[in-house]
Amino acid sequence: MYKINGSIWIEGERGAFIGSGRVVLLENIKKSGSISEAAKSMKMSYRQAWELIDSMNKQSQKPLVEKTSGGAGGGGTIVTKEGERVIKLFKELQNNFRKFNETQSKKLTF
Amino acid sequence: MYKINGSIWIEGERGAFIGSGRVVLLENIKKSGSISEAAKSMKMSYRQAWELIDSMNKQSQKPLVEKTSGGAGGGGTIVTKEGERVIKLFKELQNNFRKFNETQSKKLTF
DNA sequence: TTTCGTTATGTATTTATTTAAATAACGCCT
DNA sequence: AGGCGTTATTTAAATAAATACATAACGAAA
Repeated sequence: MYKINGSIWIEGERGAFIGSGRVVLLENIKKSGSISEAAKSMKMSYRQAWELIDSMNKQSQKPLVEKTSGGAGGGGTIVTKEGERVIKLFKELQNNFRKFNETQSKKLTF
Repeated sequence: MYKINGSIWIEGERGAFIGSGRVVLLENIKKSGSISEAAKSMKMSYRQAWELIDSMNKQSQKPLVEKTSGGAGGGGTIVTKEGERVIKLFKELQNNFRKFNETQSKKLTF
């Protein structure tokens, strides 16, 4: 039996802006309050997590996260209101895509 | 300005079955009559082309291509009726996906 | 001023993926 | 029988991508 699968993302001029991996990262940052903790929980290298966040923030009009270094606890990272909005928006897109795939799958004649 | 992009494919039990790259390969085989010529025209290695074809044929009930080695001209590969049908089916899916993306893009509020 | 855990960044290492090269089998044709 | 160009397959090489490691900056708190 066959099924349709796919992936979807939002692009800016400089390539990928928001995709499923980036949204999971944002959600883990929201939970943990830090990039390093989020990366660890996803078994992603800190560097990659940092680069994804950097890519998103540079392409967005308003920053999706705000980072502080130094201070009590060493600093941390929070997801902004705009970040929350983008997470929600992408999840809706993803859900629509899932429905699209289900509909299309029914048309398959094998 | 942002836009939605994505990729879509048909999966079997053993992973990818048909996707855009595989369809282009099938079309080039149809044009040229050989895997090696098709690979060359796409700047793809023969090995990769062969593996993609092998993967498709193994997953399909009916073969999508038929290959002969030896003989006049060394042999060759032709796309079967089933192969043609799959090409057409995937292109329709891809077109629907393009329309989906256009619709969803209009909903983006950035 | 020292400590702490985080962000930030460069460099090296490792891992994964892709391509290249070499070789054999095939079967029609001259 | 020998030549030809294709399919088929193994092994080596090259390229790309991800990870690991090392180090510095930061700033509140003890």
